[in-house]
Amino acid sequence: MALHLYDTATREVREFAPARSGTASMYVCGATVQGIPHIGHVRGALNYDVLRRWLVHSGLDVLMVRNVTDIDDKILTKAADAGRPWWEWAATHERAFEDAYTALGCLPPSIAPRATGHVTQMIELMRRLIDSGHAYAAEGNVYFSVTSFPDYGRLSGQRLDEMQQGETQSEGKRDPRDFTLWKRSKPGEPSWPTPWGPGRPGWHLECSAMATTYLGSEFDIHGGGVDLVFPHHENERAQSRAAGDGFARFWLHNAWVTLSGEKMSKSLGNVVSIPEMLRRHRAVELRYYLIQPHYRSTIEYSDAALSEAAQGYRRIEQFLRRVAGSAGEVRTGKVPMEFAEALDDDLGTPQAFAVLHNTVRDGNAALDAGDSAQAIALAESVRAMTDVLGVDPLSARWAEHGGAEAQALGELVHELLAARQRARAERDFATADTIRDQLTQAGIAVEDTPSGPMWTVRD
RNA sequence: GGCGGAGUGGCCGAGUGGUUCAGGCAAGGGCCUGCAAAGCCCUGUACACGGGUUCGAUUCCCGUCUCCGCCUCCA
Repeated sequence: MALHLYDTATREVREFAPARSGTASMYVCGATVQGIPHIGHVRGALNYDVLRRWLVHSGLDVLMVRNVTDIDDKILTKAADAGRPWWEWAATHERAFEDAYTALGCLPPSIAPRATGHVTQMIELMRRLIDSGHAYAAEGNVYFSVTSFPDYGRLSGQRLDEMQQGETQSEGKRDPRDFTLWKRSKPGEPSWPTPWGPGRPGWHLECSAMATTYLGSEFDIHGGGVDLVFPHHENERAQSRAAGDGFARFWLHNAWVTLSGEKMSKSLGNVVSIPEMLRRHRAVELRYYLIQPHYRSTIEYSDAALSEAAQGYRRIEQFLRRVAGSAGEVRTGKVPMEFAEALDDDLGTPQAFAVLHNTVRDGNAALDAGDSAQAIALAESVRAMTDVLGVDPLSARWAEHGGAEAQALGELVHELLAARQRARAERDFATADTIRDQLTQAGIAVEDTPSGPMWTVRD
């Protein structure tokens, strides 16, 4: 089965056929860098990272753009409140997002363009829209005329005549539902010169400009959170198609992470920030937790659920360590057909994880039965799957090869375990158990295996 | 008011017109172990509610209830 994806525009799962064979182009709406990233922000990034890895695995050359919105009302007001330059505020939080993405194992995008660096392209797009009668300048603002584009509302299923208000700002608007392409700057605000006066980008324009700059007038996938369907993506689609670009062929939208049943958002204050999460949990376990449910299903966040997911991850990790420790080197093999079919079916990560766990179970059974060849084969398959999901425990990214401290710890534990083995050999189990208890007390779990004791640091 | 999503066994979380079914976590029994741990095997009550279609519905249709999201900045 070829890859199929759910397209919001058509509301159905369709076969994914890239515009240019052999390549896949995707544009993901990144962050408005006004604050610290929370768990909801990275969920989307993680979903698209898995998709991207799967596309690469499927043999496609993937171009991925993830933008940075570095100019917007909130950035200006928050920076002003903090008494800092707006550009410093944006840069600081852009780094916070970058750090979060990196910590969670997201592959870097092909490019992470900033809105402020693409004003030239925005002006060009506005000119095309004005020339074709889809946009108009008024009092230093530039608006898109929604009634000029009959298809407006198609993506989100909104009907123009059913729409309630539009944006609040409306100086010179011909129709309250028209949206802002370009905002006239107020005194003291940052601005860029345009033929219609100095101002700054409206929110939607940048994505159209940057997506087509890097990916061409038509590209394969446009992703973002469900809240972007309207108005953001609706408006992007309208302005780009009105300007004559084919724009996105597939619109993907990931669901929320909720807390106590409610959307996580800064205005509600129910935010679980990533830096905070990473202090309390291993990044790979957080990643595992966030990519396991289907990307279009809401995740109701809870510490308990995260801990359970972590247990599941450790089971996989433990299996690979067991094999690597007793049967020999584990390379990255091939993914099972059922795994591929699961991901091909609209990125069915839940089913993919089921295949992964079944393989782990079979691998453990093979190990118990002393069938090393089979155990290694299954472990290599497990590595292939975890690699696609970005959670390979043996990868350089996640393998825990500590520095000097870890090395010192290793030596100490090694000594204690050797002493314990000597005691066991003499059937002095009291001493052996005392040593094990001491280690357990210190947070180190000891497990005896046919090939000797194994130890892990538990939290 | 318009558009959309959801309600599954102790918990998380898939899926399907029927018979064997996700998967994980937790629980109980067993095997293994010096004892453990890990692992493996076995076990359990599910599909919000009320109708309808059907030989048969958790799955299709209608209705009801509850929850959530979007329509204003938001992943």
